[in-house]
Amino acid sequence: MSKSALSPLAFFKCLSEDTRLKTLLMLSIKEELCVCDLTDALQISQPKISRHLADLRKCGLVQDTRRGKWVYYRLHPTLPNWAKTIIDQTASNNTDYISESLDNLKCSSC
Amino acid sequence: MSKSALSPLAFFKCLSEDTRLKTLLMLSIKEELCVCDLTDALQISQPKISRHLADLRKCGLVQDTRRGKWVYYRLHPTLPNWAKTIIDQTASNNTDYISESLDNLKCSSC
DNA sequence: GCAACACATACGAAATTTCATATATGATTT
DNA sequence: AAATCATATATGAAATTTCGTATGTGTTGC
Repeated sequence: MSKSALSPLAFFKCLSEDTRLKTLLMLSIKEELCVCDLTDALQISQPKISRHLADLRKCGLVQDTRRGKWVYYRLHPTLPNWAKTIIDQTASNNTDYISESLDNLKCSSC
Repeated sequence: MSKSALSPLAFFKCLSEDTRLKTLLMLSIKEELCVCDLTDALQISQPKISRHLADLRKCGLVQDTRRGKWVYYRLHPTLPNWAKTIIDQTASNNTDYISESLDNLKCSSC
């Protein structure tokens, strides 16, 4: 059974919205973040980040893991290389775009 | 006077629509295409491609040059390296996505 | 069990994007 | 200069996306 391949169009649609893009770029740097980390970092409501995380999950860009009450997200380990590379390159070449969000992170685990 | 830098969000919004994405990927391979090449390749109306080309121009992703009756488009020579790299990598890793459009190209100049 | 916490989803309204159609502009040919 | 060709833009309607608010689900601790 083959998983449906990630289309470049679907991929870029995920990157075309501020919350989703910042989330992916932060995950490229931080490995793993829970939902409450993201509400802090991005200063947005919990339903808002949850809906965008659902979009990213449906496209296969992120993986979620529940540990106790918390759900942790990371870039999906089976992301195609070209997609992973794009996220990493964008993060390292646009540090200004996410620096404020990273500053807002107060989690000790990351 | 500094040109306004290309924000990653504006960049990915340009890549998040089928016509614009295919246009950019083809330009990564073909160097230069005129508007009528693109209507042939993508099988779409002239106003439709023109509107999307206007979007790409406004974001600074493409450069237009008039030669006689025709207007030729290419990736903008001053595109940031990270952006140029992303377009190239996407094109070379998703040949299926644009192969049909490339087949439709009947211009001898490209 | 029940209250509290972390997160997900449903719903309708508002904002944004896209498109078809009509029209305008700029260059060439006769 | 009038007709034609290639391309651009305007306009309003339709489709899609986003968001706030309310509510549902799963987990922990008492």
